[in-house]
Amino acid sequence: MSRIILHIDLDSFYAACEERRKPEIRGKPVVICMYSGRKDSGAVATANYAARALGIRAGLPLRTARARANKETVFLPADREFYNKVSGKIMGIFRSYSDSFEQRSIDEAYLDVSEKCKTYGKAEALAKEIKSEVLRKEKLTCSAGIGPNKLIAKMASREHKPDGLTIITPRSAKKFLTEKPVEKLFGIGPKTFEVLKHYKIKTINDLACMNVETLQKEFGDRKGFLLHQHSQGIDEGEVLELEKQQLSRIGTLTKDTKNKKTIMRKLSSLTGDMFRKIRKEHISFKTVSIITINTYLDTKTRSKTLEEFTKSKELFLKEIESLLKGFLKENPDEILRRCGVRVSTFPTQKKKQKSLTEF
DNA sequence: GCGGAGATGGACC
DNA sequence: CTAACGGGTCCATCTCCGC
Repeated sequence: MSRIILHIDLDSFYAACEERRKPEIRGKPVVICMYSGRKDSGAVATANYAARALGIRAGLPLRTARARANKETVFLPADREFYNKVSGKIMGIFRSYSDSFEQRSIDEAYLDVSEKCKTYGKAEALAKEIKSEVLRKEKLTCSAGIGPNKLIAKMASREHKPDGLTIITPRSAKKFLTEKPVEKLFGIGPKTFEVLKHYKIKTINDLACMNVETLQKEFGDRKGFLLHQHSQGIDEGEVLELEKQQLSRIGTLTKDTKNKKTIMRKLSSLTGDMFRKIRKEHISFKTVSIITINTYLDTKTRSKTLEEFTKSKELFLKEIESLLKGFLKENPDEILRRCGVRVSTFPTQKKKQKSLTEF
């Protein structure tokens, strides 16, 4: 059955939240920052369009962002708790308009509106209605894409930003994709792009012309298969509400170190923050992990799955202390820059069924 | 061979 | 243009091990 999927993305969400509650910064370049606690260190989480005009984009080191800023530019620390609240309200609006709903991140979601709309014309009208409700109730703009599946809807929503609305019908889907550079295909990051370069693949059409076997040899069965499908504009992925799989907190150490006490202090404070969330959401868990990132930015993890589900912070701290001890024993020369804690394996999680890849 | 557990890496926002 | 650089999550894959 042919579907109609809507993807909606809130425009420079963090920055827009701040502009909404701080009238005095409206119209200025606004840069939302993640500070690491070290001098001169940190990165841009979101920049509004005025800041992007100065060449300041998400992911940029703060040093660089500051160098590009003008006198007007406002730098603010990210307040994720606040953005989460705003996001929750907007996701509620999205959900109320859909047959099925899938939140992908704090600022984007898929809506399956096949039943509700039946035609692309009605879906377009619905998207306009949702956009205007979000603007009226939450004073924020968003960009929407409509297509026959999640991939096309997602890429459509990126097409016109901010405050855009792009409709790609099934018959225009191929044309919409083919001429685009292959790295614009959702799911292709730097590593995959690097490999595709060796095959002289430049456009999505080039990728569509490769045979599945080659892609599967290069990227593995599943990823190769998906690359092949996606390059043809095919995506059978359903719009489904996802259960949370894991919860983590990571932070940067004030100084690079391999001192157990220093690392444990940081892990304890991250644990405190994580447990505020765990308690608020009544989460119990079975697996506990520590995450370490050394000065070369290599990540290593250590985890342990307990016998029973638990909610106990005391037990958690005991377990991560023993994980850390073991890790430092095995890696006596690792100097850490960042570290973190994680819980996973929640009660409702069912084993994954994989039904695909017959062919 | 199948699963869970544990570890790693890619991708995205 | 690169490299540098935050925090959070999901997913695939590989290895090991017990059944």
